[in-house]
Amino acid sequence: MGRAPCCEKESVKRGPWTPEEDAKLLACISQHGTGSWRTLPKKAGLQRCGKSCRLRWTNYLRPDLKHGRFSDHEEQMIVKLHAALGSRWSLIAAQLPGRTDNDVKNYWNTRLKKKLCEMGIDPITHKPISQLLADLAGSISIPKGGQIAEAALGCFKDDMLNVLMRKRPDWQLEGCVPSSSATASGLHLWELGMPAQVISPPKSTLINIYETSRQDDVAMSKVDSMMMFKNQIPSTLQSKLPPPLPNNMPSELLHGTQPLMTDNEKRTLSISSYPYSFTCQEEDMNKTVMDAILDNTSFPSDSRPLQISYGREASSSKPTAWMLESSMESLAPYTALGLHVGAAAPQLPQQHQHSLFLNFLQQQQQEESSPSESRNTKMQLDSAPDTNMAWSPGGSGSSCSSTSLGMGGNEQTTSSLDGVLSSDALLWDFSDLSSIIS
DNA sequence: AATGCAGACAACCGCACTCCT
DNA sequence: AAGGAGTGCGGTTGTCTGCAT
Repeated sequence: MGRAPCCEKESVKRGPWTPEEDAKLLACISQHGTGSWRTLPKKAGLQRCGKSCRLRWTNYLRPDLKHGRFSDHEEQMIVKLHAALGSRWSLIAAQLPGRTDNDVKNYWNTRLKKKLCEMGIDPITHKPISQLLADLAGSISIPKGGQIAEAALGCFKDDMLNVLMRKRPDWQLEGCVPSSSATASGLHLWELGMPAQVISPPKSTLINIYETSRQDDVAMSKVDSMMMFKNQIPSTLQSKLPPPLPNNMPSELLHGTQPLMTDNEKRTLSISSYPYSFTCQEEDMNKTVMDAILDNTSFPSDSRPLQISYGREASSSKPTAWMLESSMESLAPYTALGLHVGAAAPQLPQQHQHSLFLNFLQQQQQEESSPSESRNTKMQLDSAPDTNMAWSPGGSGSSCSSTSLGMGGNEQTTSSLDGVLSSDALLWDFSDLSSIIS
């Protein structure tokens, strides 16, 4: 059995409170306190629901409440706290003595939101609208990107979604080189020997991306977009992708802790059975380790141990290689597909990327079929046996390339995405997804 | 003076979580 | 353990008021 209902809805009064009702409520609370809202209306002689009494008390009658207009200081506090907390009105109000969450919410909705818009600041992201416009236009590599950004920043959500949902034509791969018209059609997934699929995420996903970009920041939306993109890779193809990095990585590489190293000290890490190879030259020590890795990424024709030379920058407190595991683990599916992710890093020639992945798949196919079979690059991946096509780290035939990984920063941040990606650390740039196949 | 409109804010609604029986 | 009320919270609606036409 549950509790008895707090009131009978049909018999309670609703709407604005009269001074008489306020007086009754105040008298009752001063006599009995606020312990039981359920029984309070009866005690006070009010035809009100207990919930209504509670709201009236907490939002209006409490003696410690301020009722005047918000001061400039309070206004600034609300803006700053909203930027940090979002619409967590109760948390914001807790920092403003005498103000309730309802007060803050109303003041935000009626005054501050409008004021920020007039100042050219997006009230949701708290970023300059011009910056959002540029970010959005540059980061979404789909047709009419400018229109999308314009629509988004003009708060024309439906317009944006309509543009996003515009149907894009499918296209056929010709030796893994898409036609230029296909390139212009947006995000594509490389699949060898079968019609490439144009990524067309569900509307709910697009709404999520849109909301994320509006409410959190543009970078996070890129991360979400990339995760969405990952989910579009067919399971048959995912099974052929490289495994995560092994667990025996140094903690400073895995977790971003400051390495216990002296300035400019250099260490080398070797991990067997992983088909990537990285080397870092001595002269690169003035760079971050990740930059150095990117500059010196090599693409072995056969499987080699993973070699990472890493160090700490002199006179720098930044962690230097903290993002390595997450970035490699997360990017492997895309890089194995020949996708370039990121903007800052040097690019491997496209033909090299494609041929390496092609070679890998060819060799995998060879292993499972008879040696005499043709090395046809056309593979029907959906019909290929998954188990035999799985990536085999360190296998004699493994040959795959990691493409350039663009890293936008080195500061360690926390991420809500299971720590996989950091909005500050990874700058996904979808424009490169289309440029790679152009 | 009557009407329409917009701004401000109080109040309500509905959901999620907690607590009680 | 389960069901239902209590509570907290964010979003939305309703009402009042002042101003313009």
